[in-house]
Amino acid sequence: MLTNAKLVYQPHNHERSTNAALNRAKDICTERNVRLTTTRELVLKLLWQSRQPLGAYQLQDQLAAHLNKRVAPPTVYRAIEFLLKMGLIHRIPSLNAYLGCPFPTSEHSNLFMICNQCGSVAEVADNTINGLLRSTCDKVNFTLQKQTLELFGLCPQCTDITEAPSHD
Amino acid sequence: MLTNAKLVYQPHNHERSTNAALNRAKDICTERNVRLTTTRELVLKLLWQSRQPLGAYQLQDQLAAHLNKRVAPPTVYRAIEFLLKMGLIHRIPSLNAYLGCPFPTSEHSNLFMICNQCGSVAEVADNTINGLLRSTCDKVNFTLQKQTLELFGLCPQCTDITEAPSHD
DNA sequence: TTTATTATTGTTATGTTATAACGTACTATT
DNA sequence: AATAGTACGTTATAACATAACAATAATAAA
Repeated sequence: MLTNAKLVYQPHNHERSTNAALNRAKDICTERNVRLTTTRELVLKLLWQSRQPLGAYQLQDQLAAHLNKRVAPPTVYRAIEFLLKMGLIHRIPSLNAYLGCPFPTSEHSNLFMICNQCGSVAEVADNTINGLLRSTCDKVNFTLQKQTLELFGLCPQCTDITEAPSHD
Repeated sequence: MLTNAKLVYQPHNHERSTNAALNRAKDICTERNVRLTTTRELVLKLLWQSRQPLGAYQLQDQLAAHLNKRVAPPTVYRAIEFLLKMGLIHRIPSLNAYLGCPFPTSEHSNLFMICNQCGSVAEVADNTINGLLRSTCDKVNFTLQKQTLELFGLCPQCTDITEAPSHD
């Protein structure tokens, strides 16, 4: 099982993991001969810096603030489209929001654990789950091409807070 | 494994299954002491009659046509909200669309097989999958509350058509 | 039955997310 | 420098969803 749950759910050097992700992204783009332009890189950075997924219009605001100029929606959506295509970010359909992918070059489950309380999202890739979904599809002759699995609930911290007895 | 795949993927009496679903809905609402009003019932019926999920504004158009009067978005969304709450329909987040639930009173996986070609959607409920997801959540101390699993690919028919050799 | 209460619907306006279309500027190669 | 291809700027609008308040209908209580 591949997951960034530990990282998401525990204190860590956020700037460091952000930088690591950005460097990885640069390498990937270089290797593929595509351009990680200023806008694209900044969008990716903003997504990594955030502890929750960001919507396109949140990105627009932050982008405008950083660039000190007006930024129109298509600019944001183009960067998003590029980053999605490169597998560097994910879209969470039920949130209409985007977040950095922690393992862009690995086999994916596209399985997200979304905290209803704090909004954190951890990603999991698991071959057992993938296998089971695939065999389920086989049973009904459905040809699986891609998937998005969204799990909603409470992250460990929010679980503890919620279930903790009141002080006495 | 509980699924309506057979029904979705094979020729069948669509009107009959629609009526069955509507009758079930009536029973459920009666039992719960809630009102399946004309609008609500019509929205449910329209969703069942359609072979693909419908968006809110498609429903608005069809509703207006059936009622011979202007229908505003809130009317549609209220009916949708009610039907969702009663578990009689589902929302497919990545399509922004809604569809009738084939087994409204059963334990759910909220697992949908969405055909990229013809737009059909089959639903599956499977305890093995639910169990595996739950245990995956347990591993990282995530408290699972609800889920949406969207599988994209090709339904049996579209798989056959796509993979069929060209005529010679 | 009349009144009070609640649930439902009507209506207008607006918020939010996403894309179409077309023109301009940048980048790399010749 | 000319050219081709890629990326970006700009305006407008499409598509999805909800807020707020008024009017009406159904139900329960007096």
